[in-house]
Amino acid sequence: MYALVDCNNFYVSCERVFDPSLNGKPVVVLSNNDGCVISRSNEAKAIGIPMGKPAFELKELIEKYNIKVFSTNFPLYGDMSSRVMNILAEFSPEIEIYSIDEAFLNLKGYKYIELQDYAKKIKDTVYLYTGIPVSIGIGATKTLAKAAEYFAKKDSKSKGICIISDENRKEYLSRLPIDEVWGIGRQHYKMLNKYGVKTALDFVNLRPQWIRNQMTVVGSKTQEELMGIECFDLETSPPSKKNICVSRSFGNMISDYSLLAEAVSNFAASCAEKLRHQHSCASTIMVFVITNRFRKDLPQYSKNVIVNMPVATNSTFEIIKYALFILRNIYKDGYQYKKAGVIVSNIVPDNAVQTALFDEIDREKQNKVMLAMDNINKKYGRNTLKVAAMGKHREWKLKQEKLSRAYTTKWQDIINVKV
DNA sequence: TCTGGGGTCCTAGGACCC
DNA sequence: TCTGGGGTCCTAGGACCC
Repeated sequence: MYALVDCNNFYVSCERVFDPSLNGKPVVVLSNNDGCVISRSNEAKAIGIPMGKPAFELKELIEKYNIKVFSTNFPLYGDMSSRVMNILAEFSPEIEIYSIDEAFLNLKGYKYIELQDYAKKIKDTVYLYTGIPVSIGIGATKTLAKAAEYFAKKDSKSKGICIISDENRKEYLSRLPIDEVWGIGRQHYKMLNKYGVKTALDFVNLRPQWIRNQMTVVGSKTQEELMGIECFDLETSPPSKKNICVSRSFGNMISDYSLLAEAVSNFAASCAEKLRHQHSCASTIMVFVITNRFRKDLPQYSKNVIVNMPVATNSTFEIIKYALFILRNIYKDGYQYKKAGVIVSNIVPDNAVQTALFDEIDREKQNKVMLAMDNINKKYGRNTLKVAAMGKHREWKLKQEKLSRAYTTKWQDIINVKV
């Protein structure tokens, strides 16, 4: 059996841990640039605030119900996440960290009756040690665990834990809306709806060949998983990324080339860092720029260019160099840019890089410089040492007007408790 | 005024090989 | 009238996830 442990309203819960006055009140957390709602407390959901709604459209509701609003605080959420994951790892020899707020645990060998108690112990321990509430779904496959998690969250009488067994599986599937099934997205939902498929049980009862034809092998796997046949293994160590993308919308639009170049240099440097972190090199780089598509009154422009580099690299110097080369070619004067990004791909392990006959770079030396830079930045903080092209103005920075403190990752921000 | 960021997998079709 | 058989690699586009 697999358990899916999912943190409830994770970002909001992180904010509440350090500010208990938020308990019982409607709270939302916004995306970068204070753009859209990406996390809601139950009270905010009850008011009817939808996921992904732009914040400025909610101004009235926010005032009317005195909703507490936060900018996204990733250092805090990332740190709280790793605390939760460390605790979960104590409860199973095999864990897959599926996202910042979810993990699958392998619970092989437990009986149903023990599972209930064990899940409760997991839930209580995570709450006791971190203050984060979780829900737990348990099933014979990852898809069934996901389904169980839906009921753990939805049924108040489940108290945050739901186990789908062979005996009760059909009953649960008959109550699971088809669009809540893991792997069924908007398009397939529309298509299935047209054929009268409303629940997960309806889906399970479809002819396998029909599903294969309409939804490819992906749909077939989902069907089998819902029947209790395992198609997706636990991924205990995350595979290396095949693409790495760093992109941001700007707080204010940028028309000045030098500012845009600074931003792109920072994104490129971040890509290089991520490559080194997973011990990879990339040989393809793409840079894109785009104006504000919502501003119909302004001239629109978007462009991306891909360059294949002669030798796969993870050097900040080289990746910035190529990124700026592309930017010079795609930048056009007279536009107000809203977003830019860098994507590296064709990723290979750093110990399996195909060298080039006419390569003029002393790669051994370059690697040592990068290693030294990473070590300094690790010890003294991010961007303590950086490439000049990255600048220091950060005028392209994000809008974050409602940012909470970095309670767990910054000495100055540690919380004071008066007893 | 204001609208997020980062990924994966699968397939069809074209280009190519013998 | 009729025109082989068996492959690989790459890419764009669509679907999905958080």
